[in-house]
Amino acid sequence: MTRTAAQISSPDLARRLLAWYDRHRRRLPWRAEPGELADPYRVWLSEIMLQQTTVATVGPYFQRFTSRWPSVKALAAADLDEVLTEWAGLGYYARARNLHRCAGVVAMEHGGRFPDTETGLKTLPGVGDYTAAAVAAIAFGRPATILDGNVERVIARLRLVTDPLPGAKPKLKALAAQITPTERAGDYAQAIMDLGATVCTPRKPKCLTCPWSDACAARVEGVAEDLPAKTPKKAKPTRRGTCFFLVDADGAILLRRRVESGLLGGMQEVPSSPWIEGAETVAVSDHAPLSGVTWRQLPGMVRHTFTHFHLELTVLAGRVETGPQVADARWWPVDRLGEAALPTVMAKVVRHAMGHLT
DNA sequence: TACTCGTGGAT
DNA sequence: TATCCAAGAGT
Repeated sequence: MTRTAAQISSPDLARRLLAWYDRHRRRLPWRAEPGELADPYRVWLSEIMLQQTTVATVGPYFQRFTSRWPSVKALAAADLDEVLTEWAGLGYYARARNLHRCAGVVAMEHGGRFPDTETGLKTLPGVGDYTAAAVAAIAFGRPATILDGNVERVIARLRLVTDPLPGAKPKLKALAAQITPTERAGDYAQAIMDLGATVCTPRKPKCLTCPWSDACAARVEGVAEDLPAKTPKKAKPTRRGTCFFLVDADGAILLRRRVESGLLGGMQEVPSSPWIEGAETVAVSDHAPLSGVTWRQLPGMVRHTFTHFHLELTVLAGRVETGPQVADARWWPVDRLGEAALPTVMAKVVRHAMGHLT
């Protein structure tokens, strides 16, 4: 005899999940009270920050952003460099650049109000399929179908979708749409993500407490933990480069603004050579920000891993009397580095260098 | 479609 | 230590 998952209607699945959510709902800074709609600005801001980023990491950033810029108009009036400074450490810096652009569009072209439909939201910079659906549902009550990593996992298991991601996305979205209710759309969207985050987890799913357990085809087959399938990832190559840590007589450090596109775009860096795969050493004279400086190689190196490559940075240190003008660069007092848009890899370089200079 | 684009925590 | 993963978007 073959065991099969129980046939449960879509409305019943949605009802069960909402009942589960009412009992287990987490209180998060950007969430409204049950059944109510949240402030679109806060929903949008949180969704951008939460892209590929954990709730725990986002928390303090969200608090600082909303405290400093309480509305989309306030954010639109800020300088990009201020936004990048507040975003420093959160990663994926194109999100911050698009966030600022998007605030400008909403303020200037929409009178400070976010579009209230999925298609309208999707026209905004940095707002893709997922975020448009999430804001439409959570801020405006639209019955949009969200498809994030959590939903992909929940639906792949519930419906036993064994096709690998990302190719399986259209099928998963269609299956998810069959269950999406028209009522309490925002609560449902957050409920299904919470289910994936706390019950239908990547490893060791807690099927015994899952409101969809009896309907889950993967659980019946004993393969829940193996889904969703994913296409294998490429191995990360290693790139190497050299950073030039320059200090003047007042203890100020030379930082340079990176070009406003690509990796760490618009962020500050300790002046560095290009990062090259397979490179061993870099000729100092080719990339030093200033000539006539005696460079001393610091012991050890700074290691950092990005999404698609490992990085090994050699750090050279030098001193000058009074900080001279250097193109595209600024002298930063050490006690004011908090005002610099320093990505984590460069914060590591500064820490490494300071540790060897004292 | 496949690649680029950060970071920190869990395993 | 190595790998995976987290409320993805842009090109």
